[in-house]
Amino acid sequence: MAKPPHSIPDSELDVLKVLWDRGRATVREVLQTLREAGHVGNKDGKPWSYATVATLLDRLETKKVVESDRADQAFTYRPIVSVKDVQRRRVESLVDKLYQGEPGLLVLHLLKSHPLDPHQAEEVRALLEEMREEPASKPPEDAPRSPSDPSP
Amino acid sequence: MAKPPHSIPDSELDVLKVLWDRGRATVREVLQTLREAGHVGNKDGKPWSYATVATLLDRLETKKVVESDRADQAFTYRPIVSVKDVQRRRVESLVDKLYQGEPGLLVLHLLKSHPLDPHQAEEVRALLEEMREEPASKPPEDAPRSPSDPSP
DNA sequence: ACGCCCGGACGACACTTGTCTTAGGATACA
DNA sequence: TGTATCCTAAGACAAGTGTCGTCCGGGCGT
Repeated sequence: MAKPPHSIPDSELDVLKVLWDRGRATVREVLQTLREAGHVGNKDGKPWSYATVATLLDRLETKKVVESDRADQAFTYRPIVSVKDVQRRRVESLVDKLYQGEPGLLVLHLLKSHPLDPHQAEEVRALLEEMREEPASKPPEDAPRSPSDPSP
Repeated sequence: MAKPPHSIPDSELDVLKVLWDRGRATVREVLQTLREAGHVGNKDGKPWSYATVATLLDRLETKKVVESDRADQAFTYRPIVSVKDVQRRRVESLVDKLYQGEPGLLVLHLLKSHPLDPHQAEEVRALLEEMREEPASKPPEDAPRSPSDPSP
């Protein structure tokens, strides 16, 4: 049991993203960062309160998504799951639920309905060429499931 | 205000999928279909009860995702949002939340970490070629936003 | 020594989701 | 006519989310 199947709701994801960005932060730092970034938390467009951020970090910690250590006087939190882990899980779930478990269908849908800029299009083409030759290549990307490895 | 921002949770999505498949159905038909398909509803692996399906259809209706009409003695439900609408919303939200609003990043991620079978890879290549020549082609796919149009 | 402010611990509260039970009206069948 | 069926309506209830208010102990500036 590497990963408890806890889900990471949107609000928690917002604070988690801050941690991913800066590596680690205290409650107040997260709050500050979000405000500067013009984060719109609650439905009234009012920014979150300190308590809200604290709660979210707390919940993330009980879910084993972040860790805290008592540095100065304030706790400092840092993520213990990587962006990629979360992305993978979300994508997999989306593919399972709406694309019959076929990632290819999602790719097609994306290309058709969401224009991608030429640079990225080129990158995609290149990647495909590469894969054509070496079909079974597994960049460490797809390891069988390590609990997480944001900073090993 | 074309689309109320109601979200469609997983359980509701499961019944909605049945409606997409068969066009329309009563509560019991949905239930039947799910059971035949070996649907695993609740966490104990026990199939849903009639009431559960009814509730879900009800909630979908208040969310304006399906419509019901009293046909025989039982209500018949049918979807009023298309698969594509739901897919688009989910994908957009995913891209916004985890890929900086860049669909290209998601495409890259998909290609790298989720192997796609050669047939689809070919299809993708073809699509890309096509787009290379005619970059601004818009199959009716991308209409500016009609509230939904599965059967107007 | 005295307030003050910061940071943390608790817990509260409304709404959404996941799942059902049950009461009550029709229907259909013996 | 009674009874087994099927359907809808209503509501219940525990967990998970979204968002705080608040009380409390420690430092710190004066």
